[in-house]
Amino acid sequence: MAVTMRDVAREAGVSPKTVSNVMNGYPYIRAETRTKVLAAIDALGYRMNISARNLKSGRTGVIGLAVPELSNPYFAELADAAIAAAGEHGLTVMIETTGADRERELTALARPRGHLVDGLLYSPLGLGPEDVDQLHTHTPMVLLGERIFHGPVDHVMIDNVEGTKAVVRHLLDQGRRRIAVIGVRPLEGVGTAAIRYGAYADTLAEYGIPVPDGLAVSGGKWHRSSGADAMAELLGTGQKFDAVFALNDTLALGAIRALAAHGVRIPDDVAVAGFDNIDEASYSSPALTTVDPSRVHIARTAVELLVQRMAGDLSEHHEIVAPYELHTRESTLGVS
Amino acid sequence: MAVTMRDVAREAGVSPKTVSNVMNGYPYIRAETRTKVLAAIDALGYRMNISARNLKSGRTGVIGLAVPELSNPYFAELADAAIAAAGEHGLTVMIETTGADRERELTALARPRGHLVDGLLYSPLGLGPEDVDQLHTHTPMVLLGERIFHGPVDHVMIDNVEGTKAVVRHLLDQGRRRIAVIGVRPLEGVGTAAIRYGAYADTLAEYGIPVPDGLAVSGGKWHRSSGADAMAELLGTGQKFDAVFALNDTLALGAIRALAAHGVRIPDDVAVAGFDNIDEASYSSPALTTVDPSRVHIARTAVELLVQRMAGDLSEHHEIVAPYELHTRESTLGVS
DNA sequence: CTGAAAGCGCTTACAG
DNA sequence: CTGAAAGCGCTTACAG
Repeated sequence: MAVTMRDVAREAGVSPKTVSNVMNGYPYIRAETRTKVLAAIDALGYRMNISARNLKSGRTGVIGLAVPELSNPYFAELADAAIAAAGEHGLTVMIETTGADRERELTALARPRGHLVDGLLYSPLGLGPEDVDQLHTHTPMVLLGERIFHGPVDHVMIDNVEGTKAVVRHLLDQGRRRIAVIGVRPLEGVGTAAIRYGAYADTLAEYGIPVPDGLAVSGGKWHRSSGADAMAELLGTGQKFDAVFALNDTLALGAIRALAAHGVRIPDDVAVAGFDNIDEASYSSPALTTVDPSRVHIARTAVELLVQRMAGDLSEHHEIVAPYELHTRESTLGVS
Repeated sequence: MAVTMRDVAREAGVSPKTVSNVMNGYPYIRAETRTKVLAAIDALGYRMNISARNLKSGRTGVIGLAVPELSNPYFAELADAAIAAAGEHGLTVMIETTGADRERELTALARPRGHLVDGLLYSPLGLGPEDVDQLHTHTPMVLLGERIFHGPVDHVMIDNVEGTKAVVRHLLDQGRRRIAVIGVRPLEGVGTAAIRYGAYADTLAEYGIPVPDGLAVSGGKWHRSSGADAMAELLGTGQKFDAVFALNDTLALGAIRALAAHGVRIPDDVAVAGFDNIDEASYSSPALTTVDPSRVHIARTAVELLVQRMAGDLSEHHEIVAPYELHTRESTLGVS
């Protein structure tokens, strides 16, 4: 069978405890002893059994990351950032996708991998305020995304409100007045869609502009295809509009596609802006004006918070809002 | 502390073994006993400790997926497909990113998560033929991607050669004759880049066309940015070309961006084609002609192969080539 | 169909 | 700085 710590101990002429000390970087070991143990580990090709360690210590060195889907570039890029940040703390990330489905999100919460993860980075999309009680998990957790819950949980939040206001103001400052919105979810009182839409409406109010009728279109799962469909639907209504604020980048990219297919010039006829600043936004034609919620910052902060929470170093719960950055590009400015 | 099987057994008035039987779906249990146990599990909020089970049984129900990076949509979409396929077998996927770095790829191989995964879906990019011996892992493994190794390993391969030939023939059939290639890796004798480039050259030969000089440009990490840079470099040389075959879609998308920035019309002046058929390829402007290596098929097949291999049901090693599909779109056809 | 015993490979106190 | 003992929570044979 597999080589065990006992085998290594025998080979090195020490006790298993000493091997364990070496493996775990316990500092007070004679250099000579360490060398002997390391040589034995190498000679035998020993690899520690993480399950055994976990069973005894209660820790695995693995944290979970629950996101809707990786096909959404925002979450894929967030996952890469989380993996990098976790690596700096010697942690491995186990990704779970929930499909933005409430049931699957609750499952991810209820059964954090059968004690297989020490903590959870949790990015729900389908949960509502009625689920707030479920958030009282035994496993340490940091919530990513929106402030839809006000329970005792650590949060790292996107600055949806200010980010949205910045991009809508930009549109208004470019002289746009009839700004359509795609991706709304009229049935959801909370959540990303509602927050961004609310901030959009507030910004119009700031400028003394009423929210235009018939220019808010829902957009399914916020994929490129839903963005294209939503835009086709909007164009089909014959409504006039001179700008589109898409609630995320993939929607915006789909919308750009549909606008181009209808011969609408961007930004001359219609300006388009999104939210997320996925890599693709810099390379589309036209390049997309969007809000960068700084996913790297979010990932780092969330991992650090989780590490502290797991260590029990945190007394109260933290709510951190990540800084946003507006990137203005051709889709609202024209090719310079 | 946490609720254990023993607690459940006591609550239900049975032995731990019986609880274990229920948890693992052992069929021969009296319905009444099962009900009692289930009720106790529910009442106590019991969740099995996977580490303990793993320690005893040697299995975790987790398989690893090692890919270069999730920021590359091809791998993100592949990961989603692998997660879905694994779920159908009751398996969880643990993703590891290696950054296409040989060292990190070897690490992923050498230490499959400290016995934490039962098997590995392995998609290396930095490894060369000199590393073939490392592939003799103890952990069951299925190789994804290229046939750069001929060792005794299970493979699920992209049909690089036929896929490439199909797209290059398409370009030639459109009357293109000076077809540039971006993303080559002149220093690598094997690997995806070499295989696709070789197939490109072979296809030209089929048509009796010599490989044009100075039209092969390397493309770093195959990101959008490297595609844009490579294209800018090519345009800077003043070389004439009427088509570009980018070795993957993100390169192609970056190249399209650079071409547009230089006022080159696509496909009128230059046709562009890629490889991967990421979702984005359908929504770019122009939409991108590309080869679909059928990642869903690859993921399903690989997971099935791995499941059989883990079960010990496989005697010899399998090499499976996934079917490809050519999607012709505006970037080579013009807007219809 | 269900139970009692042993042990998977580590780490945790506790000594020394 | 290092060792001997106990035990984490399961499952694996083995009975019955």
